Amino acid sequence: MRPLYHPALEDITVQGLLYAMSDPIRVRICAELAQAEGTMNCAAFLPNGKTKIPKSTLSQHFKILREAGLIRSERKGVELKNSSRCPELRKKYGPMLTEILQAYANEGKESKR
Amino acid sequence: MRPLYHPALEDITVQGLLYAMSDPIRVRICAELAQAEGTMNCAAFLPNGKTKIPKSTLSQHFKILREAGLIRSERKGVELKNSSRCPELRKKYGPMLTEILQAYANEGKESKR
DNA sequence: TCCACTTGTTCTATATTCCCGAACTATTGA
DNA sequence: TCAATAGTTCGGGAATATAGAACAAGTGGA
Repeated sequence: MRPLYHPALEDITVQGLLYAMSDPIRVRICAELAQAEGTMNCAAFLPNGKTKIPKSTLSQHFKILREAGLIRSERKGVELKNSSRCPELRKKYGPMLTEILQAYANEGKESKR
Repeated sequence: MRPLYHPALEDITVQGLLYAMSDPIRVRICAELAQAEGTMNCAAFLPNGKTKIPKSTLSQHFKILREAGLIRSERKGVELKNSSRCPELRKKYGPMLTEILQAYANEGKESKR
């Protein structure tokens, strides 16, 4: 198993961030982690009732989020502790990420009405 | 030639917007149009010196931007008048788009240093 | 120590999407 | 009517995404 790559703050690109966030599964992961204020393992997103996402697919999504710079993952025994890099990113990009997550959140609310 | 489809403001999704903006060519188009305050035809992006983009590719990019809701295109004789929908989008999403375009613009500046 | 179990990654095949040249449509102006 | 211009559509090869299967690595109990 190769080590987990995390880009330095200055190597993160807007393009990478937006691409990573242009997928509903990834943005959900991103939003949950940003709210969590702590860490979550990957499997936490698997048995979410409604959507059965194969774990190989999930693994890819986490990799994309990680390499885009949106999340940080540390191996802790057999599992992965994922945390949001949004606080760092806010220093570089200001309220951009917050606005995007907010927009997604509002959209979710509307569709439930 | 089928008519140009433009989503209504309420049918525009964050996912569609972010996907459309996760491509360097499209975001450049988007940024130029947003700044232009007027309209531009597609061909204006073709002979931009450095990058030679085939027009079939450009046509696809404009279509994606249009169907994501980022731009509006009207046939005017043989050409297309493209304009930014950012003002409308700001009403729906607040400063999100502005923040994203700003972030791209800053990135451009940094890379030139 | 051995082994079953859990979490996540890698491999591989299929499916989907993207890119770009070529052919095409539609409009204008000579 | 015909050539020129601006975009679109089509088709095939390249790149990407998805998901099942095999694998790797750590944990804990017998």
